[in-house]
Amino acid sequence: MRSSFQRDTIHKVVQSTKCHPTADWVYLKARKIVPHISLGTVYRNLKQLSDNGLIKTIQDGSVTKYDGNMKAHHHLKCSQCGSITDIDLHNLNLNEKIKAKFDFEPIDFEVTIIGKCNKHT
Amino acid sequence: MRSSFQRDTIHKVVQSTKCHPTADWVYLKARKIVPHISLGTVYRNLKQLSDNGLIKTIQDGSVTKYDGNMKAHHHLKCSQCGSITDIDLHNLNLNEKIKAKFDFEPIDFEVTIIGKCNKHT
DNA sequence: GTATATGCAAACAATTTGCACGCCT
DNA sequence: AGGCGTGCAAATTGTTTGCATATAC
Repeated sequence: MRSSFQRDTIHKVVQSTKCHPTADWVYLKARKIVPHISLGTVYRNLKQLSDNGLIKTIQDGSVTKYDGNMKAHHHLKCSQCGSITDIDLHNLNLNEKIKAKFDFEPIDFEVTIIGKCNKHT
Repeated sequence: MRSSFQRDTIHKVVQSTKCHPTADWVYLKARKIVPHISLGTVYRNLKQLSDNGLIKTIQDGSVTKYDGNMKAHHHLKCSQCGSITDIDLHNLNLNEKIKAKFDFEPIDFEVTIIGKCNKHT
């Protein structure tokens, strides 16, 4: 993968936040640095970056969000405020348990737990 | 929620399969029973049924799939053949663990584990 | 120099919605 | 009678793609 100013910008934008941005949010931010950047370029680069393992994608309903945190982790999504928070499920040993119980080799998890965060009793 | 022939048909179609159908698949099946049914009606009713807790939805990439199995369960998605299989994670006690570790009250899980099923070594 | 990246606009796919009419209660 | 459900087509949303030009290596 060749480098370009646009691609580097997009990568930095995604890595600069913990907020799991949408393509559109990245587009708006990137435009402040590369004013003529196009939405198509943003989508193309987000896909490229995620195909090359530099960022992650998370599916939130019908929209794709992006995540610059490359440590294995999962998400808590609050049903009240929609906030998405990173969590680490590593020590629950899910991988080994799934493999043992279901004869299925896990490669990747997309675990989203919907519930109420502590702001909502 | 009032009843109608279309709605009952859609409900039965979803319940009659283990294959996690898309709206379009349901549409094609339903049309064999209600030939003039429209895709809009299928979408409207799938949403109604899921809002009323009669069916579940699962997000598979950008498409929504439906599931008539109302027992709490999760999914294994094979990265090779795309098949989605039901699994029961109940005895892993995830709920209690999440609550204890993250001060977050789980309401619902959307757990999809991507990996290789036993057909692909 | 050649392959890859870009901007733009048009195309797409999945889903939703407005409207006039029909059916349940 | 009044509200909810339906069929149809048009609209919306998120995302992808074709093409001519520009840039990286």
